[in-house]
Amino acid sequence: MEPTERLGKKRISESTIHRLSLYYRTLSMLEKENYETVSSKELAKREKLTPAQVRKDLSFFGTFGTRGLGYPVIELKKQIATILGIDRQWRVALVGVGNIGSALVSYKEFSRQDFHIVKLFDNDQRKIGSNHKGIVISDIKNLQTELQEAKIEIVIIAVPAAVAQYIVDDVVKANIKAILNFAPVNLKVPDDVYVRNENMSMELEYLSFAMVNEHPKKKLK
Amino acid sequence: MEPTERLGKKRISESTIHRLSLYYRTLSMLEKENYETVSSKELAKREKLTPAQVRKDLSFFGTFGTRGLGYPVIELKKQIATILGIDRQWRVALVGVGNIGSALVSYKEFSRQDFHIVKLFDNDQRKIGSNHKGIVISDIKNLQTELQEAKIEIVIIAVPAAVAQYIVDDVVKANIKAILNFAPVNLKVPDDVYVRNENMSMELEYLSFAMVNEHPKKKLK
DNA sequence: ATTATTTTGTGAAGCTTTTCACATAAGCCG
DNA sequence: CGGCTTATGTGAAAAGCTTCACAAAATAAT
Repeated sequence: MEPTERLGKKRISESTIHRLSLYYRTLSMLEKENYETVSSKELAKREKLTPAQVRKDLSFFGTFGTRGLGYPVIELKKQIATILGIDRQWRVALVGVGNIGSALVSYKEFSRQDFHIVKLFDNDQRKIGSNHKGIVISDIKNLQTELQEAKIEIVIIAVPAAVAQYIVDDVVKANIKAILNFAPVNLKVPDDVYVRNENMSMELEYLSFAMVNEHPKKKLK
Repeated sequence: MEPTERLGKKRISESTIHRLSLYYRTLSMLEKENYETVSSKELAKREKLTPAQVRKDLSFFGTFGTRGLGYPVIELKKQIATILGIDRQWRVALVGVGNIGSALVSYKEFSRQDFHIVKLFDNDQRKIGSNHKGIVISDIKNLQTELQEAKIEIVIIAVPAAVAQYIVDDVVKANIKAILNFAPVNLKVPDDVYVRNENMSMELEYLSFAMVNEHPKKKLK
């Protein structure tokens, strides 16, 4: 007896998830513009994709549209929020309140999507204890215990590359399963910890490459 | 008479270029650690890739290794710099000296790779004329002319989403062909202008998705 | 109520990227 | 120098992702 369909964890591509983020953003705009429904065509146009791509992406998660009509804006937005897990608050800590770090504390897109930075850590004695945008900066020495006490779920690393691995080791000990890393270094973590890297010079390098090589763009109809 | 091979502009995948950035970074570290040569195996291990991937990526651009030995660290680093176009200085301007903007001005990875931010622009009267990390902030009203006068080649957009398109229109008029955009909006530009988007909440959303769905990771041997 | 129109959802085709596997070349060692 | 080891470079296979194309479903129009 063969089960008709194993619904389990099929792997969804990274690109699909990233496009869901784009759809979410576009749907927020459409909502503000008082659209009630939107077609895959319109959604595609706004993010420079193809309608088929939009429909395929959504089809991995269910059927959300009405034939002949399109997708209901508010409802689809809600559904995508659920898929992405951003229909709830996430408790986030940030380590390293330097240039990048302090910019991130005030980064609107984070708070708008219910990523709440509730703890800050640094190793600089002049910063520790001071209040930064309403959050008192903690000593990195107490990282592990304070992450646990504050029930942090996601940690953002914004420290120099040279010390990032030491900090991550502590973060892992605090049983954190998700890390967003801004340090330009490849972090070693156990298999059950998710790490995503944010490397801002990569995109500049891509631009540089494209210009030097007059790199053709991907065709887009 | 058919030419044996058309060497022209075959499209290199975005992933390959991004990995070249990673190789470049790793090679810099290997250089510091006084390695003379490195195998595709070691290079792969350091960036969590496969050796075949490393060799294939490099093979698009030439043959850089020695069989039985590996790749010469310093030489390969130099070659990748040439491919990426980071063996020269790029003149960069940044528009929007807010949270993100000012963090980017001091971002070490940019300057280390010869992306030189030489102009800053803002529309805030309190900031205009003031000196920020050695650069006087210009009025955004003069964007077009000042970009041209300063011979800027790359513009970084770090302004609110609502005004990004207006600024980009001016940037395009100044004949700039490369834009790095931090505003969460899809910019419209002519076909010959390269735009890369940096969206920091996307990676947080990916983490959120992964946690909520216990998303399996891509297998890595 | 029938026909025309719109637009979804989705197998299948097509294309791209990654991985495999092996011939080939270089170094090393006795 | 000849055999052994290491590790590249690369066609070919495999896997993964995107686009096509069309049946199905819903609305609108007459």
